[in-house]
Amino acid sequence: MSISIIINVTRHTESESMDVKTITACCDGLLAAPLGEAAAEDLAAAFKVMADPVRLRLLSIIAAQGETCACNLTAPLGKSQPTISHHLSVLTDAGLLHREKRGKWAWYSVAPDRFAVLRDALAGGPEPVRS
Amino acid sequence: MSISIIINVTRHTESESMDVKTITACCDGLLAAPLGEAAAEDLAAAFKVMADPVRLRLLSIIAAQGETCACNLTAPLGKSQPTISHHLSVLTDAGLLHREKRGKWAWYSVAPDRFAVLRDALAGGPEPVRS
DNA sequence: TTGTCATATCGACCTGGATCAATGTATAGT
DNA sequence: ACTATACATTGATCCAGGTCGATATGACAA
Repeated sequence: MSISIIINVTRHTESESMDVKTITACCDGLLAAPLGEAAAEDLAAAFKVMADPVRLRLLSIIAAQGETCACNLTAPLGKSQPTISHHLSVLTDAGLLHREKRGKWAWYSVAPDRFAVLRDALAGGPEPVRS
Repeated sequence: MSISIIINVTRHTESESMDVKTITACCDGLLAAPLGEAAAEDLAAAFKVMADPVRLRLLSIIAAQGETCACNLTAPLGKSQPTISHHLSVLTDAGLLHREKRGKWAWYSVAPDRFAVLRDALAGGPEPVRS
């Protein structure tokens, strides 16, 4: 449990308006140093992706089942097909899911390394247990 | 960097409508097992607290400075006093900040252990690097 | 008490985004 | 060609919540 990963810490460079809103590292931990305005908005956008129960359930279901067809995701959440499709797009754009289209089906799988960026942001800063 | 903490994993019990929306653990990691509807909403609410650039900057500033007077937080963020007060209340209600009123001033400090709950949610699940 | 300062709360406005019906775009089968 | 299926996109509605001015509360000073 609680294994650290930390890959692809892309420290968002000059990339103007990065087209897709992929989640990237923005800082050395939320609690380590004051965030600038831009860094704060990047991080907030990343958390915003996680701040929806439907998206969290989609992630958890796909993670548990491995590569999953979108056709198996509409029913269990009790939402319409466009709504599920929308959330899957948000997660894919953020880099948290990988989409592969095969025939008329779309297969989704989780891209676990992206979560490290968020975990990193929550880490660092003053250690609470100073022995 | 990246120190794990994991205290107070209060696995939300039967507590009916827990009055304050304190962030509590809801599950063994987002990616470990499918989330139920209630667990997903709890986790989403927790992430929602983090999904605002002003709140992130408040957290990072207070973490960097240690205990901080609210009077020093209005100016640097360029927001009105009611707005800052609102965000400080959201963070305090979530258990991420601790408020102590001394005289007419309010002193805020971060409660780092609460972040472990969010870090936990991001952890677990299928390890991406299966050596 | 009266006044001032620090902060919280109220009320209202307004934007972002979740949602769905309808439609569009592929792909596969006949 | 036509039809059906799977998924994405469009457009519209609606609500949560960020924001601020105004006001309330509470603490200290004169």
